[in-house]
Parts: sequence; C-alpha cells; structure tokens
Amino acid sequence: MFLEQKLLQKNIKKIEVLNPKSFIGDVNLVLNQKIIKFSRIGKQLSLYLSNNLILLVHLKMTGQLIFYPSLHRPSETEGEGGSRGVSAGQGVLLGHPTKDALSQLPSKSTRLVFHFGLPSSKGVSAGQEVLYFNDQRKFGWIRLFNRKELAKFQANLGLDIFDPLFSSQYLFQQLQRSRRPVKAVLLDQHFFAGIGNIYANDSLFLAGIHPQIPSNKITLKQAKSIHKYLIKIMKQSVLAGGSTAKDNKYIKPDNTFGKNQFFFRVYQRAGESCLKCASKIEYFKLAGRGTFFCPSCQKI
DNA sequence: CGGAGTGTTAGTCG
DNA sequence: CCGACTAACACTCC
Repeated sequence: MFLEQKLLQKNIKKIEVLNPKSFIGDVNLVLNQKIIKFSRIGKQLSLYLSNNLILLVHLKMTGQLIFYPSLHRPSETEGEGGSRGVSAGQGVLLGHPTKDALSQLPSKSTRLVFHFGLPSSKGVSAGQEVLYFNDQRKFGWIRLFNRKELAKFQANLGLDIFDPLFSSQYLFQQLQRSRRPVKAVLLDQHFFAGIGNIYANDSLFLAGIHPQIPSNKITLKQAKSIHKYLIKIMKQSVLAGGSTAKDNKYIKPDNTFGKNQFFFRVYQRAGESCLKCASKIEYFKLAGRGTFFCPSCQKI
C-alpha cells in the first residue's frame, strides 16, 4: 500500500541487473514505461506497465523492495518499515528487512536497481527516485509477462486469503481435495494463496488441530475454526507491521522491528510453554517446513 | 567446526 | 494424478 503510493505513475528510466537470475525477461521492454496499476494475489505482486506488460514480483524468503526518493544516504533515513510496506521517512520498504538494508545501498545483497525519471530526460542523475530489489538468498525474482502469460502463470493459484470469496466453505472444499497433512495443504499456494509458515502453524494451534491430520478428514466445523483464526492472525500481522524473527535477523530501516513476533503462538517456540495449557511446544519437520504444535491441544 | 534452520516453491522421482 | 524429497542460495545459530 505504502509502496504503491510511491510507485504509481512513475516512469522506469533505467534498470541495473546486478544478479542476472533475479530478473527474468527482456529488461529493455520495461524502459520508459509507466507503472499504472498494482495488484496482489497471495505472495505475488503485479506491477502493470503502460505498454500492457506486467512485472511480477516474488520476494520468496528474503526479498525486499526498498524505495528511496533519491540515491540513498543512510544517515537521512527515519520512520517505520514493515513487511506490508510502510512509510520509512525517506525510504519505503516491502519485505523482510535485513541488517543489510541499514548500510549503504546498493549493498551486498542488492540484486536489481530501478531508476525513475521523466520519459524525455536522458540518462539518470543523482537525486532521482530509486527502487532497490534486495534479496540475500537470491530465491526471489521479478519476471516480465504479457497479460496472457501472466494469466497462465497464475491459473492454478488458489484464492487469496483476503479475497471476499475466501469463505470457510471454500476452505473446507479445498481441504477435501487432498489426503496430505492439513498443514502441507494450507501452505500449498495451489490451494490457497498467501498462507505462510507462521500462519499455518499458528492458525492450526488456535483451532486446536494437529498439523499432520489428513486434510480431507478436517470437518466443516474445524474448517470454520481454521478460517476464523487465519483471517484474524493475518490481519493482526499486517497491523503489527509484519514479523521480525526471534534471532533479530530482520531489522527495519529505522533500526526498529516488526511487532508480529510478539503474537507468535507456537511458531519458533519449541520447548516453551503452550499459551493455553502450559505443555511444552514440540517441533518436527513436515513437508520440509519447520512445524510447531502443542501435543495436548492439538491431538491427532 | 559441522549441521540445522530460515515468512518459498518448482522440479524430479517413485 | 499423488506425495516425498531436493535444489536454488547466503547466512546465523547452537
């Protein structure tokens, strides 16, 4: 939202590709195009361009978009950031801010740099607006599509959690389609778009459902409970400015943190006490992802 | 030092 | 089709 306000109607003057794998497509097709619309499905952000092409952004684990109204001077940054994009004084950030973003930009993990300017002006000079795509682990990317290609790419995505059509009935019907563990299905973007590991763990805990229960064994009543808590904690997280991991790996540009980690119910709380019954939270790996649950509140 | 872990997901293999 | 595993990658924690 905050980033959207900064980028709408801006003309992309120049793109520096510091890591070739971070940009998929022909950079030249983007030059001198205006960003005319934003949209989002799950974890995918679409920037619509004036030539009908779309830049699709996927931040994956460690991607960040950091906007500065001019070439970055760290001493001048202030304000607040957050995973949904929050005003940061001069800078505006979307993603998981790492310490890296505190230093001079571009930094070690800067992969792409977008420069904005007037379509007519030649070259890029200091003082113009810049968007940095930082990504420590290089899993994220920005990919260029035309409308048809994008539709095909997103055809198999489930409904976004914040879509008005995302009802408890829909959640129930989707869960009926698989025998895999319910947590694996919640995380599968082909079933639901936008649920991450924190939210799968915590919503199942609040609903009192073991992560390994076969998805198609979940009752309508249980599905309603998962639905209620999912929406609740996703909204709460957005309000809190996103999550900053316990190990302090993630830091916002102003040196403060997102606050959602203070709401974690079981996520990253292995060995600690359950908030409902004081049993010890347990940890195991399910479908390759860290899984946390209370053995008394979430029975198989 | 080694191994496990990380707000993810596409691809491969049985 | 289904489901389990792994690679892509850089870094921190124990």
